[in-house]
Amino acid sequence: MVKGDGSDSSVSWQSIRDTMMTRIRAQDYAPGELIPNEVDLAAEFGCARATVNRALRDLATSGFLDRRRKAGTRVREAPRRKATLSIPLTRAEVESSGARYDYRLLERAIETPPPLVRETLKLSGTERLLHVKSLHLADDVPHMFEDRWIVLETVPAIETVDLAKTSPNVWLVRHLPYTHGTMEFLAETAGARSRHLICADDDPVLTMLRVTWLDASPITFARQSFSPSHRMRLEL
Amino acid sequence: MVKGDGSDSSVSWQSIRDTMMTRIRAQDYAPGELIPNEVDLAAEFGCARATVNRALRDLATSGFLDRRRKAGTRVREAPRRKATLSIPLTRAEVESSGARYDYRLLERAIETPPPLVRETLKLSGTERLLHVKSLHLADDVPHMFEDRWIVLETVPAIETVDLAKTSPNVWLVRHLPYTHGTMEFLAETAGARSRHLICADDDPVLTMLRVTWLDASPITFARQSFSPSHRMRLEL
DNA sequence: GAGTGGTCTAGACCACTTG
DNA sequence: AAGTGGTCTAGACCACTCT
Repeated sequence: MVKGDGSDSSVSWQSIRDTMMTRIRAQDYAPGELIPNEVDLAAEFGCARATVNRALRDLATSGFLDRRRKAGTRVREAPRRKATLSIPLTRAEVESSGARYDYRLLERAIETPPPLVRETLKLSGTERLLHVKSLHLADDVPHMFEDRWIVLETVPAIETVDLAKTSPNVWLVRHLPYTHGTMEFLAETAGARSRHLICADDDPVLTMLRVTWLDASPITFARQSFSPSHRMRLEL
Repeated sequence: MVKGDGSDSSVSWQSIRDTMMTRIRAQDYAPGELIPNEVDLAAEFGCARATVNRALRDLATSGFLDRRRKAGTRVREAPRRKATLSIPLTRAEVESSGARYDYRLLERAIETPPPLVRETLKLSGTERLLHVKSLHLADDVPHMFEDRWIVLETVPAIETVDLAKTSPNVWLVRHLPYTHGTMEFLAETAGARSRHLICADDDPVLTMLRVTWLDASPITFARQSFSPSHRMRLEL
């Protein structure tokens, strides 16, 4: 059958996805049980198998279905839900809340890495690293303090960048996409950072550790500590 | 051309994706610039347009490309990277670290919600909520303290569940998938929770707030506080 | 061995957007 | 008006894995 042949018969993969999602929620298909195969569903919906495939693939990616060749498609008993954190570019994060963003370079030096950084980035210890401390503000109020190490062997070009104008993160995002990395959240006391964040030494602050790699080469280690009241929000 | 016709000519969408990714990284296609359209790329790779489409759609989903009808496909200047946090089922999280998981129900009561919960869940204040406090342990060491409110109007069935055996979260995941929700991370001082987490009152703890909904109906509000040394890890 | 999902093709129409 | 991506179809072969 051809679209536009007058029968107005085409079915969208989204509508199939939605229908199947409704059935899963209503437990028309019991958790853990097989659902009909693609050929049968295509017959039911009156569409091509590829269209059903697209819909079910989407639900599998979303974590509601488990698909295996020959074994068929099952409803996951405990949906593997994922939260996606669109990685905050600090400027966008601040401005989206309606505040004016400001960035200040506090320190810039080329040093050999301390043990924590050396081990995390799997360095020998003799490498030259660019060490940058900076403060990010929202409406002139301290928002986040960043302490970052950048491996010059991996990113030589950043040595000549004027980091008073461009924050290291912005420069890196634009010039050196990473291949993979990790992010960790933890709670710490502000300690020495209290001076920049304008809070008490023993205030709890949310800290985000980020490490990124370009294949096997370490790029950067960043410790970003947010002002005490800050919350990191994710949509589910 | 047909697969298996002896010419061994089929090209996978993954290989096209990888090739295009390499070109993006190498800046063969400059950031912000148009890349060739699907028809031209299909000709170059010697495959059907649908195959190119699948590859480029994947890169767009991953945040490296921006696609618009008529306007064409552009390389994103600042890749919109996403971190995915596979939502931790506490038991799996603990056991994946090799520790033995344990769960203890501390308190269970049916109450009217305090202001914070009422406002967050958009309740009138007269609803009956199930209020549950529990402790999750790893090798008998406190790992996470949870204070949770569950809206009985939305989830009446949970009133008769033996929550000493099944944690509220496990029950909810299995019986009532949510449609959407939010998650927030913040740093707090342990305060009264120190008794359960076995730490000092002023130790900083990482707290995760979770609110979930079934369409317009509020399901639950949970405040989970992790033991002081804990880090929440995400892969990039 | 056989059933199921994964993918590719060639062609077509459609939807959106820019010029 | 026209170019580009988005999607659907019908058919085919393949890869995986369960029995």
